[in-house]
Formats: sequence, C-alpha cells, structure tokens
Amino acid sequence: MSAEKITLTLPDGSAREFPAGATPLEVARTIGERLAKAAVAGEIDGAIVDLRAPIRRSGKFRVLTPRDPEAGVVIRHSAEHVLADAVERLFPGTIIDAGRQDHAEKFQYDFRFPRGFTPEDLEKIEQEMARIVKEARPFERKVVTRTQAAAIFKNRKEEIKLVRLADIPEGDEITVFQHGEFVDLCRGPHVQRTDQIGAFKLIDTSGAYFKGDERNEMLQRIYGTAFATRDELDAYFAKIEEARRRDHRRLGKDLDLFSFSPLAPASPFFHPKGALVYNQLLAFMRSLYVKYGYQEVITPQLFDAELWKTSGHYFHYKENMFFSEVDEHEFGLKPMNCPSHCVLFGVHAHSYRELPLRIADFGRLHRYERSGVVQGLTRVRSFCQDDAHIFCMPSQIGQEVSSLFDMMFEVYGTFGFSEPVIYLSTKPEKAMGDPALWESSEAQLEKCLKERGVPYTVNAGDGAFYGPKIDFVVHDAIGREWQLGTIQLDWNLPERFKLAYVGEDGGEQRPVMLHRAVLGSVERFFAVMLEHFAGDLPLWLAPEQARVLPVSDKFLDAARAVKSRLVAAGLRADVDERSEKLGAKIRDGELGKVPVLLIVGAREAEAGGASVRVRHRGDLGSKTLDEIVAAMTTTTKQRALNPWPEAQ
RNA sequence: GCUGGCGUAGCUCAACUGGUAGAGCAGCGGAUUUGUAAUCCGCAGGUUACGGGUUCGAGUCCCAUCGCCAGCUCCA
Repeated sequence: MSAEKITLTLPDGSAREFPAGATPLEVARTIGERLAKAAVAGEIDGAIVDLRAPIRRSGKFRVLTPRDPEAGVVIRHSAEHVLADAVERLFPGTIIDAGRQDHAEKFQYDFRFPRGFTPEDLEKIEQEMARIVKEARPFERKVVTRTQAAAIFKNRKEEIKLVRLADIPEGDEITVFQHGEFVDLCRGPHVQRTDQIGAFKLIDTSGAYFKGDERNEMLQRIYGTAFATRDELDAYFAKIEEARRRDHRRLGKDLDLFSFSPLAPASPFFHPKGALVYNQLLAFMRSLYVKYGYQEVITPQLFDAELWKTSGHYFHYKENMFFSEVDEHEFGLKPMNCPSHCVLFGVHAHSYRELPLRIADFGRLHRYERSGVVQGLTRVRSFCQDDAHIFCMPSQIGQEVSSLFDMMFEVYGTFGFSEPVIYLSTKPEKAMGDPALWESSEAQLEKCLKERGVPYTVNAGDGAFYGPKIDFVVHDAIGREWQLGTIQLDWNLPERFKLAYVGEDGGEQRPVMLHRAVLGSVERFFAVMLEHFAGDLPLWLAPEQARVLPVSDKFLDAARAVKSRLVAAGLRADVDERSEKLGAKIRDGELGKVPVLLIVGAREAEAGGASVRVRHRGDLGSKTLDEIVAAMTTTTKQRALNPWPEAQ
C-alpha cells in the first residue's frame, strides 16, 4: 500500500509523484510553505476536497486559497460549523441537526430550540462567532467507525445526530470534523483554521421541518453567509439590494401596473397600464401563432366533475382545484386547459391529413395554492398561460418538438434572456398510465433533444402526472434562473378521452398530445420580465411609449398636436399638461420609466417637431415628427430591446 | 398548511418604557409660464387591517380572524 504512487498534475503543467494517501495539505507544503498556510482546500479534477483527506488517485490538482472564488463554499461550510458552535456555547443543551448541502451562497444550521431565535439572539450569536473566528481554532478531520461516531454523539446528547448517522449508508466512510469543543458529523471540506473565515453575517431565521418533511417536527433554522473578504460580503448584499430594487411587487405598485386585494387573495388586478402590457404579451404570442400554425380557441371555466374524473385531475390534482356544487352536480374550475381541448378534439371526426392540430388557449386558470406559498405574480391562484395542445401522430413528435424549440428560442431572444438551459423531467411518484408508455415517451423526448443537439440535464421524477416533460430555464439580467417554457408529452389523456383520427389506411388511430407553453404562466412571466428589465420596458411593451412635455403652457396646443400625430400612427402617447417646470416634467417622466420624452417649446413649435429625450440616454436633439414616428414605429414593430434606434 | 416577523393617510415612514396620531411625496385650490431629473403658498386626507379583551386610558399589552413578508413544504 505504502509503495503505491499517484501522479498529480499541477496548474503550471508539471506532474509530480506522491505516495497514495498524501493529503492536499502535504502536497501544498511541497509546493510552498506560504501556500500551505493560506490553503483552504484542495481540488482534484474539479472536485473540491478537504485539505486533510488523503488523495488516492492521480489527477489534475490545485490548492485553493481564499483568493479563489471556489473557496467560498468551503468558507461558508466552515462558518456553518462556527455558527453551530456559537449556538452551543450560548445556549447549552441545544440539539443541533445539520447544515446546508449547497453552499453556493449561504450557510444554515437547524436547531431544536424551545422558541424562535430573535434578532437579539442573532446579534449575540454573531458576536460569539466572531470570537471563535478570532481564536483561529484549527479544524480537525477524523475518520471514525460507526460505533465511535455513535459514542461521540451519545456522549454529547446529540440525539438528532444519531438519526443522521443511521441514515449514512453502510460501507460509507464516516468522518467527523472538530474545531475547539465542537464536533459534528460531516463530510467536509473545511478550512484549516476558523480565522480563514474572512467576513460573515447572519441573515435570517425561520422554521424548517426535520429532513424537509412537513410531518416531522419543526426545527429552528439560522441562515448566514460568509466570504473570504469583506468586499465580497458587501457585494453579496449589494446584489440582494439590487434584486429588491427590481422586485416586481415594488415596480408593479410604483408604475401602477397591478395590485392585490384581500378580497381575492393571490389573484392579481391588472390596472389599465398593466393590462396594456399584458395584452402586448398576448399579441406577441398571437403573432407567433400565425407563423407557427396554431388555432386559438375559447373554452369554458367551469366543468362538471365528470370531466375531471375522465382526465384524472379528480384523482391526481384535486387538492389544487376549486370545486362547487350546482344543480346537485359537482363542478370544478379548470386548473388546466388540456381536458377541454380533448373534449374539443372529440367534437369532429379527424383525418391524419389535419394533423398536427395545434390548439391554443389563453383561458383563465384557477388553482388552489396553500396560503403560505403564494407570492406576488409569480405564484397566484388565478392566471392564464400561453397554453397550447398539439394533437399529432406519433411519427410527428420529432418535427413538432423541433419547431417548438425554434419558437422558444425566438421568444426568449426577443426579451434578451440568455440561451435557455434545458431539463428533461421523468416519471414522478404520483404518475398515471402504463409504465411502458412512460418509458417510451421519455425515450422519444430524449431522442428529440439528441437530434436537436442541445445540451440538457435529466431531472428524475420531476415530470407531470400524465407525462414526461422538457423544461426551459433562462437567466435574467442579474443572473437569476427562471423556469419558463415547457413541453410535455402525453399519451394518457388521448387514451382516457378515447381520441381518434382516421389514419392513411382508413383505420382508427390514437393521436398523441403535446402540452406546451412558452411564457408559461403569463402572470409569472410578467413578473420575471418586469424584474429582468427593472421596469424599463422596451418600447413595444411600454404602456406609455412617449410623453410630450410642453416647455410652458403656451405650447400646450403644439404638444397636443404632437400627441395626436403619434396616436394617429398607432403609438401610445400622452401630454404632461401640468404647469410645472420642464425639469420637473422630465424627472417625473424618467421616474415613470417612459421610454421617449418629447419636448416642445418655441423652436420645436415653429419647426413642427420635438426635441427627443430617450430614457436613460438623455437629449438626442430636435427631430421632425416624421423622423420620430418612423423611428418609434420601426422599433415597436421590430420589438427591439432598445427604445430608439442605436445609430441615431 | 407550518415557523417567525409585519400591518399607522394613495405611497414612503414618524409617534420614549400605554397618556389621546405627525412629516415628506402624491391629490386638490391658487400663484408662477418655466428649455433637459423636484417652483412657491395654501387646503384636505387616518374608527391606526378587522373583531374581541385588559386598563382610568391602547397605534403601543393579550386573544382570535384576514392579509402581507422571509423561510419550510409545494409549484407555472
């Protein structure tokens, strides 16, 4: 064993031999004492490993120091242990559970504590953590047997840890990490000493179910974050602040787009301006429906429970539906459009020549969402989707999915979202239908993805109850992920509704159904888009595209004439008729995020034009009305992101 | 639904340990006639979310309800 050697390739390209089982720390020492001292973790072939964990195989190796962004997760993970240590010091007898899996941004620890932690508690805990950090306690890593681990935690009366220990699969290596008095069951990796945690801050507390299961006891959770430096910590909070500034609930109120009332919880009221934006989104999708061959329909809201029994929603989705009783019949508000489209498909006899039949519906949907989960426009009880169902022959699935990819990319590109990341979600636990059908459906979607040649990730068990799906996730202007479009393959509903078309051979065939939405929920998309643009909507979406600002009341008539001209050209414009100073009107226009401000004074009134001021870009000088109308019309028609052509 | 926090004028926020609600902006009226991010003066605006309770007295303390926020769980 001791004779075995491994080869590590260092970042400078050099390869060195080490005895198998050498630790990253030992390797770091051979490179340089200062590096070893600064080290927070090792990295082998891209995987972060603890400095004290023996390396058993050859690979690309490097030492991570606080300067490497990758070191953050190790620092946060270590700060997590310091948090638990501080809580144990301040509140002896507190039973600790476990930390966080994902340390990309935050750390957390769950505690069994008789009450919620208060802000004062957090302050004290932070101070205690600062003390522990300053003490520069070394982290020690120990490999222990199951019995030894059990003894440690039994001795410490950490009963939850014993449950966690029992969850570790037989045969896995069990490690504990200790710094000072504090010991925890942990895989690591951790920094060398607590003082390598450069800057940290506790963020918030909340309740959290043990093992994330609501049938279990609720523990008290503390969240925090940590970075190598104060600057990084500050940048993190600046990012949070930026997200707050963009919060669609804030913008919706400020820009008078929508509101909520306790009389209709979680159901938005779109104000005139908001409704205008909303309808522009629908108009955009309708224009694509022409291009991609869809037919739009309008279907009922309320259906006899029989429909939901046939579709399976009555058995798989009932807890999310609103029901009421009429004429001694149970009726349910639709949470999805698919069953009514199946009814619609069944109205006529269909020939294979008509397929694929693409049926679109902006029908209002109602879903009961538990009171604790609703949030702004992103999670509501009343909404609509840019929904469509494609009835086609099995042989047409490939071309339909391919065409959907084109549509998705076209839509997301229009808003300037990143190239979507694609996920394939497979059979969930609560699934309907023949497992063999599921398998072949999943295989078909996978085949489409491969043929298209796009990278994707499999999300096992995340499919809809009636079929597997492909999801599209985009990143917004500040890098946050949003799941938008979805394509779901469904053999079940056509079967349950006994849908059929007459095939080439004259025999009855069963169509397959594709459920798809590009924006997803229009309400949710509205929120995502608003935050993405920080309220600065592109011209085609702006409720008020231009505002005419007379320099003084003397030019009111000239200003009204400019507005009339724009309105006649199909643009949305208004006049600021208040007898305010120009500066005030400009300020209000900018704050109101109006894309184009048109200033009319003596010079412009005489020349018959206006001085153009573009949002966030300032004064572009005087233009004729023809130029202004032409520029704005073009930008609107093109659905350009920029409110005014760049070259001007 | 669960844990914790919050709810004062249209908006943003004040009101020490319980002592009888106040400011800015917005609105309205008037003056001003303005050239690229806030003109001045005045007026009006609140059963302090809602319903109980404790108290001589409740925005403030207690209970219940509704809603909102951060999480948990769930999800478009």
